[in-house]
Amino acid sequence: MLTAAPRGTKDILPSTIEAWRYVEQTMRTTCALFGYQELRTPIFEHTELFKRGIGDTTDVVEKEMYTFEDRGKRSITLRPENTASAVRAYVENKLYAEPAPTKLFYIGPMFRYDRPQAGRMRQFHQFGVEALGAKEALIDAEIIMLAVQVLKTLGLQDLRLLINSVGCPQCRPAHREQLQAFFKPKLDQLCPDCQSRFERNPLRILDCKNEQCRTLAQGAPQLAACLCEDCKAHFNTLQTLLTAAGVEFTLDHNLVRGLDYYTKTAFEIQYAPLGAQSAVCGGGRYDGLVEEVGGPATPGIGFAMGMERVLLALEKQNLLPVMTPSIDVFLVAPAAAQLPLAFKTALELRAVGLSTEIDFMGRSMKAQMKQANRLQAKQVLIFGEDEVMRGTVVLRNMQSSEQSEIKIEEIKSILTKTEVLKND
RNA sequence: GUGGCUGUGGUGAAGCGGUUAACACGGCGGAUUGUGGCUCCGUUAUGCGAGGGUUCGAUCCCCUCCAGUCACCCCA
Repeated sequence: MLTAAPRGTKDILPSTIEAWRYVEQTMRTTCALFGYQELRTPIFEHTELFKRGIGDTTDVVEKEMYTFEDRGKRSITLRPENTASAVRAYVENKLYAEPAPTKLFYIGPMFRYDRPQAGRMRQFHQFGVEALGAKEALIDAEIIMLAVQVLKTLGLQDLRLLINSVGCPQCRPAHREQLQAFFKPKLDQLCPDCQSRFERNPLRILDCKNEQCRTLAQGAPQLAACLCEDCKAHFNTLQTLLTAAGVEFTLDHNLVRGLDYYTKTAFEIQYAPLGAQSAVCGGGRYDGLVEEVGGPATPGIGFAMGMERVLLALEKQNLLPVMTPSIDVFLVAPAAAQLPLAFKTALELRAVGLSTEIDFMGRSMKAQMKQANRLQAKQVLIFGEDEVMRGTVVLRNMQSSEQSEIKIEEIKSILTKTEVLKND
């Protein structure tokens, strides 16, 4: 137990960190291009924030949160997502006083108690974006295109963008009633999952994978047909804008988000080879959330992208940059007597900005050379006994194998000439 | 939370009741006097996810647990 990380968590080791940094960098750069600024919120919040924000009866809140009481008897929850926190921060810090829209992004760990699977961890990471204060479909389109551009910049292929409108408090209840009326007579024929969906979220029955449910759902009233004029117009504008942007998208009337705060626009980007966890990115509009959390009525829209899933997709498509770490200089000291001088030199070279390594294990000269080779050192300095007595050292170019004897006091000036370390 | 499959060294793996637990990669050491990349040699699991049980004997059979994985569910 002591030697195993908790279920659903994972160490990100030096061998994979480069991939993470690469993906994060792409996200940050793209956000800068689109004018979104980073926000970092606490990893835990008052439990109530998520109950109110995400919705009391959602799966996330009901069975997936890491909730505990702190020593001050407060109910605390490890954030299962970041939108509620972002909205809380927006209200608490009165960001609504600044010119709208407020454009934010975040990258960080989230926590959900799920049964782990590839692409589904208990501690996982999300990159997310939120735009608060604008209700126009233009911002919806920008947000979606930001997600698309991030994934495109990373080079991902075969992605599918699905969009839908889930309506607003004006039109959704009407549809809900129609749906319940439609399924009521068939209730006992639905699968157990759908029977519970009937009350909590009848919309979900429409995309059940159970065949019987699918058959029963045929002819069910579509939400699209019930949208109010405002929602309809908003959705139409969004489609016009996406078309203008040149992205392919699919209308999926059954696309439903599992968090209660969504209104109007809902979208998802999928990468099918990821199997059951194919949703790489999901988001939508949440016009009632800010008010729900206690702020002024403010529209908002955002998305979250699963870092692990993006990484998995990149891996599958062989898009992770191969990093060939190399160092500038390796110092070889064949005998212990020369070690202090080599050590001192290493520190001096590092001080002038050269990545420098040295053998720590008292290995043979041959072994030290081998190590220099493995580290892809561009140059090796050999502190041989005879040379050091002469006040010199051997400089060996590991690529050309050319070597020369140089004066100890000239080491720095020779190595800092860029062409000496050029590696092509 | 439900069901299925899997679990051998740092890694990829063979073995499936009695084996010195193959092989490959990697690591370490070496191949005459102070020099890497190729080649060759040596070495590298008192141990087969953990704990019980069956058996004269278990990595191989049974049970429980743990973990991974697939599907459901959920979602990013």
